[in-house]
Amino acid sequence: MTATNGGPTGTRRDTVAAVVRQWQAVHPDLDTAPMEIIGRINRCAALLQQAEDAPLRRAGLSRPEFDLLGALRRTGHELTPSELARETFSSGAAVTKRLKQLTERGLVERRGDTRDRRVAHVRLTDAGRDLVDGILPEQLAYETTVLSGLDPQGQGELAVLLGALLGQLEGRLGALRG
Amino acid sequence: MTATNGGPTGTRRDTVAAVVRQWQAVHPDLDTAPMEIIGRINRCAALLQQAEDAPLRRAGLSRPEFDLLGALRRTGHELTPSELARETFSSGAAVTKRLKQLTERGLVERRGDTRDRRVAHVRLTDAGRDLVDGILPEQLAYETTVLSGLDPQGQGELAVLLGALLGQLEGRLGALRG
DNA sequence: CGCATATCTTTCACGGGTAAAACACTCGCG
DNA sequence: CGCGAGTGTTTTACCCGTGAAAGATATGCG
Repeated sequence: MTATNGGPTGTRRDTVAAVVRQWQAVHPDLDTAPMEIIGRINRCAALLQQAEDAPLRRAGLSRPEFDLLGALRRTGHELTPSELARETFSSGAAVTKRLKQLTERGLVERRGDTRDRRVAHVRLTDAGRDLVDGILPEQLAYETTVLSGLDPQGQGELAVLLGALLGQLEGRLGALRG
Repeated sequence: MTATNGGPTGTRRDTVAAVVRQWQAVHPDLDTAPMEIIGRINRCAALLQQAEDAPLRRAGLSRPEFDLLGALRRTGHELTPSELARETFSSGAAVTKRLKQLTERGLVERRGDTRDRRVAHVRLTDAGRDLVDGILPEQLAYETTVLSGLDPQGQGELAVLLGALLGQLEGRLGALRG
């Protein structure tokens, strides 16, 4: 039928396309369009996380840990555990566990609030800051090469479209709780 | 500076854009472009999975379970556990666990291979097939509404770009093991 | 034939995430 | 003051995924 690979600048076949074709063969009546977006986002996320985290693993960090450190680094000030949970989009319990480990490794420090002794304030140690600053350039360089299969114009368009979708999702998902 | 919300057809601000701006303030020298794609893919995947799986949960299925059943349904024939692992992009151990539960619930059946007694063949029961066929239309309809914040043309472009990216990733990631 | 090697699947030990309960503390009000 | 409601954080119990080892065949080669 088709050559194994499309053309010269080659739109390679992706597995989601194959899956969608299978579904259409079984249920020709269904509109499978959403799969082509959601399925691909999920699959890209899975593949990227496997590949993309290589520089992090070399530094002995998981992505969630790096996200936590990164939140502290990029905001530039102390954050409470709840703020970190919001910022990294994860549960409070997860933040507690990560903080314990990162504290043991000397990457973050905590201090209690003087006024309200329920709350803690977390900040990067110098070692933590240096680690983030050391990893980030590598991480970005690596991500750049991972994305390099897509031409720059395509990357720009993709970023814009994803931004639009994400903006809508973030705006609406609280409302759509059902 | 900007009004809180861009324009009439409204490109809402997304959180990744805010994060990227923070990073640029701290490290103006870094090329943060990859974040605008990878960060958004990850965030979209997280939000979509939270929201998107609502119809599945009503049926008492997790997404990985549905993926497994779906693989059996869309291929239309029996699959071995290893084939299911490849097909659902997960480990063999995970497949074993899911099969145990799905078997107990009467959604799949297994039979041994007559020639090679190491291998098992898994197929949907009638109940499993009916369940998948019942859920899928709801799931697709729900996904359609979740994506509806993006206009149809944007959705088409997004699907194409993601397909191109995914094709490249799938083609290259085995090679890029470093 | 008989043993080493390879392959398919399951089991095990463990890490990491979550929801819900427990804890620790603040604050307002009688 | 002291108690009840509210909030920030941690603990607990549990689920699920993974990698590595184990278990159960198959297969090839001396």
